[in-house]
Amino acid sequence: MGIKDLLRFMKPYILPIHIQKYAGKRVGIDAYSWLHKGAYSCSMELCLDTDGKKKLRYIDYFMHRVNLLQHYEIIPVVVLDGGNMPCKAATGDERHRKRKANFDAAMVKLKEGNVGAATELFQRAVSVTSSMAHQLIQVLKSENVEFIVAPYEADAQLAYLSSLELEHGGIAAVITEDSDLLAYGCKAVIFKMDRYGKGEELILDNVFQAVDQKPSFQNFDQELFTAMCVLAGCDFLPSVPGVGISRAHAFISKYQSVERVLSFLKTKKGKLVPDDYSSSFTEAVSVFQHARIYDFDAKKLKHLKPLSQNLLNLPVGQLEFLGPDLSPSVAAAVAEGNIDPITMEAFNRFSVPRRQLQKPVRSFKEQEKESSFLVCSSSKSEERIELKRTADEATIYPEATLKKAMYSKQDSDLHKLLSQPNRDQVVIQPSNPSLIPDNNPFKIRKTDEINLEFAEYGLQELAVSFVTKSKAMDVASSSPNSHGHEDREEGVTIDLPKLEDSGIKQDSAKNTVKETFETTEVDIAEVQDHVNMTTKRVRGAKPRTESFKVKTNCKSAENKKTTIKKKHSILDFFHRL
DNA sequence: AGGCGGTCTAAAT
DNA sequence: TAGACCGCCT
Repeated sequence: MGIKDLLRFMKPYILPIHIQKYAGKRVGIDAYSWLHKGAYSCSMELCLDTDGKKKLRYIDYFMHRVNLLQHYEIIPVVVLDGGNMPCKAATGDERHRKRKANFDAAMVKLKEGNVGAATELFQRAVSVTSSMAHQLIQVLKSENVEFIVAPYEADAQLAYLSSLELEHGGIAAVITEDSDLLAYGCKAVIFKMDRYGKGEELILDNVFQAVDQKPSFQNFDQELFTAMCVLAGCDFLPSVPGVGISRAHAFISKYQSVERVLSFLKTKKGKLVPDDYSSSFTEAVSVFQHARIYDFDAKKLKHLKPLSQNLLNLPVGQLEFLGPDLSPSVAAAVAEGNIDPITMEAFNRFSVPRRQLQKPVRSFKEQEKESSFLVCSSSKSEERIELKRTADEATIYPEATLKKAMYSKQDSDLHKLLSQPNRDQVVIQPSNPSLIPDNNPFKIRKTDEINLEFAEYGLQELAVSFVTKSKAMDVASSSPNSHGHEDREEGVTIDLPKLEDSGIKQDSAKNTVKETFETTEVDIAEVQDHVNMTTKRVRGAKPRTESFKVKTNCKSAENKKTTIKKKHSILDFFHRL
């Protein structure tokens, strides 16, 4: 995960601090790490999908830390992961198996009455799910905590916010565990923040400016630093054997240029360097520089750093590795947590009882603007629409029309979706399948088959991916082989179709298991009460007494993600431990 | 010296 | 599960 050995290497520049330092400032939070840690406090409940409050302890954990920041007058800006980067989608099965194995072992222990051993195993079986993310979003909304769902990597979004002036919604620092933030060029990063607010901080400018510090970065700029990170091995690209962070640093110091380092590598360790290393390397560096992020001012996707001329010269389709483009409306809906970034399904758990939903507090820039997507009416209608994609839509459009076609399709889908009385099951389909990668609200943190990944991505362009109506949050449970327990625990028996029967089946009536599952509606108020009880009320964050419904257990009818490579199944993305 | 593989252990309450 | 740590090997 992250850049191999980077933090150790940068140790001299990492200093202990207390977040108090950022009083009065906005600070970004990489939500994944707190969700993940929080999940340990209730791993069994999460695995068993127990009813009741204990399952929500990860929310407590999270909100406790949010409150801690607020206590120190810090404005937390929570950033959640959106879709997965195309090149990062690896290593599903192994994790599947391990997690399942742990789960099964835990169940055995549990039946034996050995709760201790069971919990230990459950802890190895938990993963952060989009359900958890969504639950968190509900609470953040109700607590008026600013948040944003990144279109892709939260890291990139955080780095972008870090680059903005504070007046434009920028943040002064980022709290995370992930060294990738440095590769993305994040100005100030706080690692290992504990429950009291103590952490370890690295300020990137100090690194470049330091004169007599041990690893010297005197002649480095951000690009060279990023290149060093990629050389050392990152999630997008493993390092050349024999090259670690120290040599990466040495090479960059010596040659002062990516090109020279690459050609040196090739001559020096010829056969150890994959043929496509140079191109993969360049792409990986580009991702760290130009990843697609959401611009809250423009309300659309843009690049972390403006594209260089080289990249601008590339055909549109060639930029997919930076994260496929999304129409502004879709991007906004994702960012505001109204649709699932993976499946593009509406996050409609709001049955909206009596009251109008509260708007989430956006960045102050956005406060006066309405979140149009939240304006949904309650309706008893059981009608569901499913947006379909016909085979011809899977063809690749000429570049000129591609974007437009995609946008208009996305937008009209979104419109339908949002105008439907009951948006519960609506799915936005990409007009071009390749434009919607396998997604997960949380990225896979470790990638073992990246080389393959790059190769396969090309194939994936042709892949057909579609999703039938299903709850995004429960997508994982549509796997016959994994997370079956989730279904079981909810008393839902779904005869899950095999995933490999790809083919474009759009017959929803046929392919969709009817809603025989229980649609347990959990009043968000329950969550709320819980949170209110366990967290301290903090300045400005007024608790909502409104109770809107959160449908947590609407079972997945079926989720299909048909790609050329089955390992790209969406299911893979729920296995990050 | 540095890469790399193996082992230990904390994570949350 | 992943980061930290250790010791061997290049």
